[in-house]
Amino acid sequence: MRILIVEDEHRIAHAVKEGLEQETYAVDVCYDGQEGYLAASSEDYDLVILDVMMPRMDGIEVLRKLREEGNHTPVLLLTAKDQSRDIAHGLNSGADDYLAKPFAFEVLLARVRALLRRPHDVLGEVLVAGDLSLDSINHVVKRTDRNILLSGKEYAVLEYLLRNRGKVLSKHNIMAHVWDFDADILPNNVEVFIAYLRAKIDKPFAGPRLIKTIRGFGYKIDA
Amino acid sequence: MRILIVEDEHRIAHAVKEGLEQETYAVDVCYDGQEGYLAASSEDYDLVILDVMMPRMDGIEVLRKLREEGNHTPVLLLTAKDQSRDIAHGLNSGADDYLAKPFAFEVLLARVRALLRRPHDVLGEVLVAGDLSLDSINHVVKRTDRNILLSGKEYAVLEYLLRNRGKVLSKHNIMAHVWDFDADILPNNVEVFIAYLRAKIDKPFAGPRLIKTIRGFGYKIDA
DNA sequence: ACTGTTTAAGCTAAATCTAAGCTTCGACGA
DNA sequence: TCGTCGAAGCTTAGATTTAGCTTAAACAGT
Repeated sequence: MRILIVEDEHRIAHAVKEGLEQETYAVDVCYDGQEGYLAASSEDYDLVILDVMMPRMDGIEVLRKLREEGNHTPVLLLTAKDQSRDIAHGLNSGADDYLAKPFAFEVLLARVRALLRRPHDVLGEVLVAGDLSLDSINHVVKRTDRNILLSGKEYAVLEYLLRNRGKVLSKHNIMAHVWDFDADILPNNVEVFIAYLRAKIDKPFAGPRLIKTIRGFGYKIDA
Repeated sequence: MRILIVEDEHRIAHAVKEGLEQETYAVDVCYDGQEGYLAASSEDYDLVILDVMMPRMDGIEVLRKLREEGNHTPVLLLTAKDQSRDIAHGLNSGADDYLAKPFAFEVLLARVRALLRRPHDVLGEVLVAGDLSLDSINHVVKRTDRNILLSGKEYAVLEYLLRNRGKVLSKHNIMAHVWDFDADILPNNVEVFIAYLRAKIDKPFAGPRLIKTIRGFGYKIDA
């Protein structure tokens, strides 16, 4: 899951980036509205966190331009406390949720999770495919009730596959959503992680192989 | 845009109705699940806002029945705070989004807008000819509900035929559209792939042959 | 130095392409 | 109305190319 933060206060931007990366999200940061707008409209993010008060182009403006051009990426607005006018304005312009500053990281994280949860997802917080489950809050992966330890990237790839259960995802698509902007990655790297994942969640178990290869298109996970 | 609210707490139902009418939506209200189910299945709403806890028939039950009868109207669930089991249940039963009570009207409005704005083609662009279907998002090809595995080129040729359903396509036309510019291909190669496709989508099935040869002109697919 | 990530190379198996022989279609003359 | 013949299309087997898998080694961050 790839997230863009647009926030001019470096201290906040960094703290949030670090925290979200801890959670295995791929995070890019822009420090003003102009930059942020360009990044959001040219890359395919799963979520944009957007400050309202910013130099050059304010958050509402960025949001409005994105929505105008048909971009429906979920947007979480960060507003100054008690600026209820901003909030109303923002929600009217197509924001999906908002958060007043200052905020606790835990609260931000909860909102982020809620927004990344797509309607197609099975359970609120636990993604399931067959007898495999991934608890996206506690970062616990199990198959047939046996715990499985995954590294950060392994986890991120698996989560992305599960959030798009049933869909075929190309290597480039996976690269775009699991790695951040300045990662310069070969498609072969995705193959390697798929192999790691298979060694942990498929090979040791009796049931059907969950990660399927669709030659020429990519990979897919389903029950 | 026409919205149905199903909510047994009159106070909330009214407040939401007023608010949405302010926004120029047409709003109907039902005060229990039974009533709500009947209204939703007999009228053609653009969105249904559905409380989970209700007398006579709970929201999840209503939702499940609607989906069972093929009704895909977007549904926004209202759940009591922290009832994550309801949420999971609801999303499993086909809800498109949910909102925990209590909520700010602005937030509800944002969700409503998001659901009404949702592009409908997310449902997947599915090309159909007779009992054959090709889902171009999930790369799934089926005939009479049986899955069919195609290689990349086979898939590409079939997709091209289906996108031009009813038209006669010459071998040269197919070569030009399915193979890339510098591929140096003989018309015979198209014949070969047509044969592969027929072996997979026509021969094993009882129905009519879908891929027709128009001698001297090319090929055509139709129902 | 250890763990996790990335690159690189060799290997395997599947997809693609070619080419040759075979079948079918339909025009045309007997 | 046939039978014949050439052209168009079909089929098949093998040759070739390419995608994906595996493994190990290089590299990076802690």
